[in-house]
Amino acid sequence: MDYQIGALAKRLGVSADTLRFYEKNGLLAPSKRSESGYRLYSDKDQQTLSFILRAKSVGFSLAEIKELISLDQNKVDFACGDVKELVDLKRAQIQTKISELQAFERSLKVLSDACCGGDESALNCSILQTLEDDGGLYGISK
Amino acid sequence: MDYQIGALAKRLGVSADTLRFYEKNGLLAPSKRSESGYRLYSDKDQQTLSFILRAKSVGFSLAEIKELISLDQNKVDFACGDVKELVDLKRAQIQTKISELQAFERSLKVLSDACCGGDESALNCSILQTLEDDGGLYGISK
DNA sequence: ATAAACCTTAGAGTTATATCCAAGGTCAAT
DNA sequence: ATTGACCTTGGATATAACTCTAAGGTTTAT
Repeated sequence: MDYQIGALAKRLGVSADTLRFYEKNGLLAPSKRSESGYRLYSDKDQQTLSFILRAKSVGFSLAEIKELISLDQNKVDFACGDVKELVDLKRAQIQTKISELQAFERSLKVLSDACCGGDESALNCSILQTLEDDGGLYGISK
Repeated sequence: MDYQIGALAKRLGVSADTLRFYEKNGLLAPSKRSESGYRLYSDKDQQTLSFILRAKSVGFSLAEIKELISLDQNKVDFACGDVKELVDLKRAQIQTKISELQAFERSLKVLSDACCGGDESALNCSILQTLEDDGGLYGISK
């Protein structure tokens, strides 16, 4: 039920130092301490950490993540309208990110689909040249 | 057709310093220089910059972005197979990010849909409490 | 022809996000 | 009761990604 810092770190692939850093910065405090002061993390703490790592991996800063977490933890201090407003703002940001990723992925797929995959130089991949004429990889958002 | 550093920076919402930094780090060199040495960026340079900014905003590091750009620019040096391999790897990473974002968004949508949006304390948002019981915001990936 | 608003380089400083280190306490196994 | 693997804190160090400063050159408008 409870993990020491090293165990939780290992489970989610971060370092113990990172967990101490998150605690110092208000993102994730262990729900308990042992008598001798060891940090003890619960399953819920682990879920919070997963949330932090997922959010981080898709480009949210720790400051943004902290805002969402404190919203969830300090609900008493917020009106429903405030919650809804912030949450909807984040949702819009996420939708934008998803669209950007999809455009990104489509452009890479064209490249991959067209690429023969063999030993010859990529210079002669005709589609690569087509993309070039059309602004290369980067002209997707035109 | 060509922009000075300040003009391009302004168009895409970054600083001139950032563009010099990207040049120094091999991400984006202006395609020309004026007689007096001023950087002159083309439309294609602008598209490359858009690409960089989009990739950055969805969590790719400058090192990763540089790798994709140099793939596009130094095609001569790569075999088709190499191109396909790297591109498919990036595509898989993008798919993962998209899934994470979608899970993230779904969890926020539940919260938002259920939240009355009025003045009363969010503490009494029943769905918030339900989410709590189920591991809060973070239990989505269970 | 001079002021304002650009631009140049080289290098120092800043912020976010960790990561490492030193000196020491705790715990389980021998 | 001691070894080895944990853990504690506080503070220094590291890395990515900018951001700023100093000293000066260029361009455009008045």
